[in-house]
Amino acid sequence: MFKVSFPEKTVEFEAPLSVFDAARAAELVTRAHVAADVDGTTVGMTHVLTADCAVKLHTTADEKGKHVFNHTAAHILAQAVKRLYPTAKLTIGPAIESGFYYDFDSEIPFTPEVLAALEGEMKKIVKENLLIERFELPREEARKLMEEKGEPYKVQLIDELPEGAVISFYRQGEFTDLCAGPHLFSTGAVKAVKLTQCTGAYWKGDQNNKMLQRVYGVAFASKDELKAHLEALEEAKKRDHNKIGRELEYFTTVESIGQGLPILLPKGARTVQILQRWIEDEEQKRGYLLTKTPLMAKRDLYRISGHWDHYRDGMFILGDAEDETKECFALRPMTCPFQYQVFLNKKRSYRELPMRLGETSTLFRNEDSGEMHGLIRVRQFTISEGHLVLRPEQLEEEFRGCLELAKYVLDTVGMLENCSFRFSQWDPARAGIKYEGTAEQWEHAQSVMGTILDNLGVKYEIGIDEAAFYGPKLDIQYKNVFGKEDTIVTIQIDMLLAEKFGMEYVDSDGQMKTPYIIHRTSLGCYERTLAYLIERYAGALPTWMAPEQVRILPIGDEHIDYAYDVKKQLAAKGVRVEVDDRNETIGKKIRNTQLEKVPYMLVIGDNEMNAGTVAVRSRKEGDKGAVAVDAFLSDLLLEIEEKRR
RNA sequence: GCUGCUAUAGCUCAGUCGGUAGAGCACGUCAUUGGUAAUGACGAGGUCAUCGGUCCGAAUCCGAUUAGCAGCUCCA
Repeated sequence: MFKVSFPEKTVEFEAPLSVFDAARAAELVTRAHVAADVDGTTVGMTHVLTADCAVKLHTTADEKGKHVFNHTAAHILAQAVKRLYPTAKLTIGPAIESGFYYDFDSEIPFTPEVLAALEGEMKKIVKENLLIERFELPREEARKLMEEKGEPYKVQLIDELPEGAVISFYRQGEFTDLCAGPHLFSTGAVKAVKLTQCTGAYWKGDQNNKMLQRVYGVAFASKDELKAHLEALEEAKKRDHNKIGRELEYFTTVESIGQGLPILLPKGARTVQILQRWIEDEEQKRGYLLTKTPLMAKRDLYRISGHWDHYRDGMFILGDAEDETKECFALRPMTCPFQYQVFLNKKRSYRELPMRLGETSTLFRNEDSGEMHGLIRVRQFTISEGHLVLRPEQLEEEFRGCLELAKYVLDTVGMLENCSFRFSQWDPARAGIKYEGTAEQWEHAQSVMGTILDNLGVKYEIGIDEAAFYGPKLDIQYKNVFGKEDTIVTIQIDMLLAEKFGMEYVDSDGQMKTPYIIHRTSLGCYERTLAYLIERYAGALPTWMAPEQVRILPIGDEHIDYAYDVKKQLAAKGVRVEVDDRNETIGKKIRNTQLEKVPYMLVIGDNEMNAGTVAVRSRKEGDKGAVAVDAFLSDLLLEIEEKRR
């Protein structure tokens, strides 16, 4: 006799039985249930219960159920591949947030035609509704089974399993795969599946290993869900900054200029300028000193900072890096060593600390050719850079100031809601290779940072081997409409570089001390931020940062003079305003203005209008009828001043 | 850098078996007008990404390069 407690009720059983049977006895199970947590461990519905336990059922509507569902879909894909291409070798195939993938080692490239064929075979497997059975084997037998099946990668995975690990397999029809599970009861539940793409992926994620073929797919319990998913994807594509940013003329690229070197067109340049002025002013209010430092330096500087050893591949080098008899320069990939020279300019007192240095800093990084993407990943970018030189006891206070500033600016531009925090730490295994400094220095910096983050109540994930070469980071991650994450802002603690550069201050006790340094950004890099703003607002930027805020549309020629008169009144107050005096119908002018996502249009010559008024159409609120020019202007200025979204 | 895909007018795309280039929108001119998501007529626009090869002949077939996309690896 044992008790199975579901959240809804507790049921007693005499003999062992499956989760499914237990749930059925409790009258809780439906067709949608695909998995369960038993005492916190996720299992399949066929898992046998033998003792007291707590059971929580999952459907495909929740994350864990969906995960199991997608994992089974990955197995169906693998089965289809083995049926159509028996020589392909299995590697791994997990469920991911957006669906699933499976990596194969195959001589035959998986072209779109091949994917279509695989999709067809998957549908057959679903229709066959094969039972999915779990079984376990001791290590030697497991190895033997996978060797017989001709799966060298699986053999390797078995060999790498730790001593005493349970080695489980899942079998569906003729197909058997090494897998921890859990899985669905049978293949029949995967009603709708689509293979979305095939790409390359390194075995075990290491670029020194063989490149495998990764097939991505999505799977759903119904065709309607698949349809809804594909439609949502289409909607996301309409927000893609790389498409609408070009269409709306924020930026462009030119073949002869090269990859990762976008041209900011007048609209893009204007918005960046607005953000930049705002950030520089905001930082000034918060006690930052503005600097302007060179974009390049001799290799000697990078030798001191460590960039020459740790970052040389990422730099554009001017001259022969190997020839020590000649001068060799490099464009700067980071601002740190330059801005430190401001501190080093003269002997410093503890009274001058914290010294907050800010710079709108253009950087150059020689990214690999496959990395560039729109405005998100470029080779030249301008960042709201800053370094704070501190006495050690000021670290927490100043760190908090940096975090508050970053949160304030991200909130103001409307991006904070899609942000998460990552505490990026070093990997001791790469000490001396990727990372400078001793284990003690790293442990110290990380524990200080961890304490600060906990004191500030920051909820973060830990990223191992994500640190900078000189210290741990708090990265603010932005999740875009496709679910992809990038770092938008970073705040880093550096206990190494000050010493390398011989930075010191005279403390109150008359002793020379080495300061701590915080590296930080406030709005991140302007190009990337602009990209995410375009995406976030689907190209319709809030009025305060819109490159064109008002467009005046005279209906007929006789209205043009008045239109320019109104423009003059608005422009005198700093409003970014244009007149569309083309010889076009008013309908066409309105349509163009809407397509270009200008926040306000003023139709001149409308019936309702009197002298001194304009017919206002707001992008957000639609037609507002005739409004006095003065009233419109003062409302607009208020909106811009308050940065209302 | 790696794997796969792509490149025709400013944009979205046609272009069949290899025979010297098409549409819509945008743009310009004229006419017209309070056409409130598209007033009409006319016009201009392309060394089919670049270079090379095959062929009597290449937008089309082959190769290389460049650029773009998705993913991997790397990163703000």
